[in-house]
Amino acid sequence: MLDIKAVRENPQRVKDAMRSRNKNMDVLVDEVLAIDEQRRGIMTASDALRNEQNEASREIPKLKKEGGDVSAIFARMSELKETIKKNDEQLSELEDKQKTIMYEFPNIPHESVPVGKDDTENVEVRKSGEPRKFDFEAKAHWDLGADLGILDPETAAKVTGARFTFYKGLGARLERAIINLYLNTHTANGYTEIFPPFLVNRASMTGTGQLPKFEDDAFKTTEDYFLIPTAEVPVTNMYRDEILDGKELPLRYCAYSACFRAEAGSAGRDTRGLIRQHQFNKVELVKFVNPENSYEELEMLTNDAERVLLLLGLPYRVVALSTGDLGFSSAKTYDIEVWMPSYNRYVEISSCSNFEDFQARRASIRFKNEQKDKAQLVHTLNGSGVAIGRTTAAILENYQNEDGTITVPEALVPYMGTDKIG
RNA sequence: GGAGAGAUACCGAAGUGGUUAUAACGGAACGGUCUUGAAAACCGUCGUACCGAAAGGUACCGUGGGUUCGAAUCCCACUCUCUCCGCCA
Repeated sequence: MLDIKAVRENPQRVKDAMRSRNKNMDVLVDEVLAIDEQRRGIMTASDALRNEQNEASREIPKLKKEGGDVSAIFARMSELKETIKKNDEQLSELEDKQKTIMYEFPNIPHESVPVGKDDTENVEVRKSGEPRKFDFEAKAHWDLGADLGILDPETAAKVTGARFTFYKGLGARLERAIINLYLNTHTANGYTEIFPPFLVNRASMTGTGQLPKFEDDAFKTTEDYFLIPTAEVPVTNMYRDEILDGKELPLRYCAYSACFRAEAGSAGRDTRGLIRQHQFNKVELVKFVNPENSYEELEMLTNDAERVLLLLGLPYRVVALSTGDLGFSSAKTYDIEVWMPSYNRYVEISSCSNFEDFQARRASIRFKNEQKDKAQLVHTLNGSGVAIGRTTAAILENYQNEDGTITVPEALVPYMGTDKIG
């Protein structure tokens, strides 16, 4: 959520920022400012009336003690009560309206974000490794998985539905091995491991920005709990409505979770294989940092995510998302893309973002250095460190041999108990 | 699922219809006095948000309603925590 004060001070800046995201929200900006002005006016009036009410209320017991006449004051109190009630109704209506609009605004892109209309204008920042040249006909991971008997989407379709997969034997083992390698790498690197709840309440989904705008993308239970689309949601919300000790910043967490996404609007895309599933595994990195150095922290976070791909020897590149491709809550995002032979291109395997105070304001996550200081909002960052299912797919494809077997990357051998699948 | 108890500031806790919730009292934390240094003792500071140029004002006692001229206090619903029973991994 944006700061209404910032919108008030410089509406043009907000309008321009929205335009750089290909969204014209000029009308909404003007509307919210009009509502804000009206709201503040009523608030001031209401406060004055309440003041009168409080003062009169203090007079009553005194008057009674002295045996004076309280009927006049009672009449005035009744009047005040009515007016205040009316004001409050109007006020909460305006507050709701204002909030609804404020929830519509995406974050303002950082000045370093390349301006562009969509993902075709993302900028490659760096590259690691070279795509492997095969001297035989390389297979896609879904074919490798089926031939090796380690991936079984057909049975999952019967048991659950489309976009789910059974992992079997060394396939299941590979998935688990990757999770362990990633968690061990990040914890050795200063991240505290979290195993979070996979279901969260509405307030948490709102805190990190999934709600109210993207409710269709989430799975929901009858209890109004939501299946988490990423561990970012429970981990970031650990500190919702909290004031942190500034001396403890930055806080760094890594968390494994299953992730659940309805994938609304992507019917027909990436229907084969592990790339786009309703349920997938991911190790997520989350940081709470001082606003002063959140952009240095973003660079470090991205490097920490890349680290595991280097360990696995997978070719990848890092791209800076352009303003037109930036996620709703993010001020700046680097995507890490792994080389996927079956797609003959790089495919997103991690997304590392600085949300600045956008999530912190929604979720009210603040810090102060000294007790007497005023609490200020932290900056939150997170990045996949990295997606597990897509890693499995990338390993199967990049490490396949002509005879259909898979060479297990060296870093995973201790976790796999074998150096070969098949 | 059943029965009971509870939710007040960083923690513990008093307050059960008005006239000090800028929340008593105790502790923690921070600053100071004293001390070679520390401890102890003593003195002081010590919630959040909104409106306002400021003075000042307002809101917040788990959450949401209600009763009342006036609610932390009375009533209703919900959430969470604890204890016991049942059930379950």
